[in-house]
Amino acid sequence: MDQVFHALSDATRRNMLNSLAGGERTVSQLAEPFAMSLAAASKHIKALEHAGLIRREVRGRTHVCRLEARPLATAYQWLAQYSRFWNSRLDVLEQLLREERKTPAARTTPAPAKPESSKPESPKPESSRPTSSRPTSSEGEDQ
Amino acid sequence: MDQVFHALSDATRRNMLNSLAGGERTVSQLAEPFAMSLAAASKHIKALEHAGLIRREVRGRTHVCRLEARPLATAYQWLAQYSRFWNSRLDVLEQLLREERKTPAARTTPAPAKPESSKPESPKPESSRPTSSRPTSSEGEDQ
DNA sequence: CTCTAATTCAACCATGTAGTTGAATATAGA
DNA sequence: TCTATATTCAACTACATGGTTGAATTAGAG
Repeated sequence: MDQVFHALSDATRRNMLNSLAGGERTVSQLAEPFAMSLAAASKHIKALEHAGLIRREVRGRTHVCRLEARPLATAYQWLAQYSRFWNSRLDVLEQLLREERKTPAARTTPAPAKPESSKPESPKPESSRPTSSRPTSSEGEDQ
Repeated sequence: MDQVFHALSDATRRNMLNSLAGGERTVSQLAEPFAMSLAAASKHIKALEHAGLIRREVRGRTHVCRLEARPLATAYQWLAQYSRFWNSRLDVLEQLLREERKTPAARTTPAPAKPESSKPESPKPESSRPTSSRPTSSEGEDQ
């Protein structure tokens, strides 16, 4: 897990994964978009491999890499633990409730000039589905 | 994003987030489970803060930390890009198909697969629903 | 005001990371 | 066989990380 998140913490490596999502790539193909030596790219690839995120097949003199997504699923599931903190619009409300528990009185008076007046709808916190928000561009560069 | 994944790449910090999922924690409370100096724990906390994963409120002489989940959602969504590689039982089949496309003949003969387009492209975001992800225990240790 | 608790700061050390360059290895192809 | 291509290896530099210790800062409490 450490290895996986560490591998993901570098934009070069994330871009390489993006590239691999489009199919198999050789080392030089993976390295081509980046302004660095092949040796440097090779190290990045090794980091990805070490994290179990890619698999390498040596075909003659070229090394063909392919995405190995399972560790990403593990990371994804780890993050899903926290989905209740963002995937209902209740995050703010939940916060309020947490404070409420410590301060049982008050809060009954309307319009307390507080931020948000969100409707407490469908209290289904679970499901861990990615929020309807946009798929984070993912185009070309990776912010 | 670099910061977020980097913050997540350390088990100490992941455990701290786990702790924060249970509510607000002071610096010493966060540090307590770990066999390291307070100064070291403080640095970890600063890393989490720098990644935007926690918010700190100074209450008197204690610093109270709370989880800030939005960046986790971003990371989650980034990973969701790749869900198509694991969240159908088709991952293996998909794999086979990819090879099939290059080897229109029979899969029985060891054919010389040709590499495909060399331009890195981004994956299709697709549905990005978690397979059946259960919130990975979250008990005590973090594998 | 003084003592103590909560936390950071500064300096330091060992190790890891990301990059470089140049040489080594191995294979495809003329 | 000779040569060009694909890739790694080794050595080196610069800087980040994760940890230490001891002193500094700030605020609650007597």
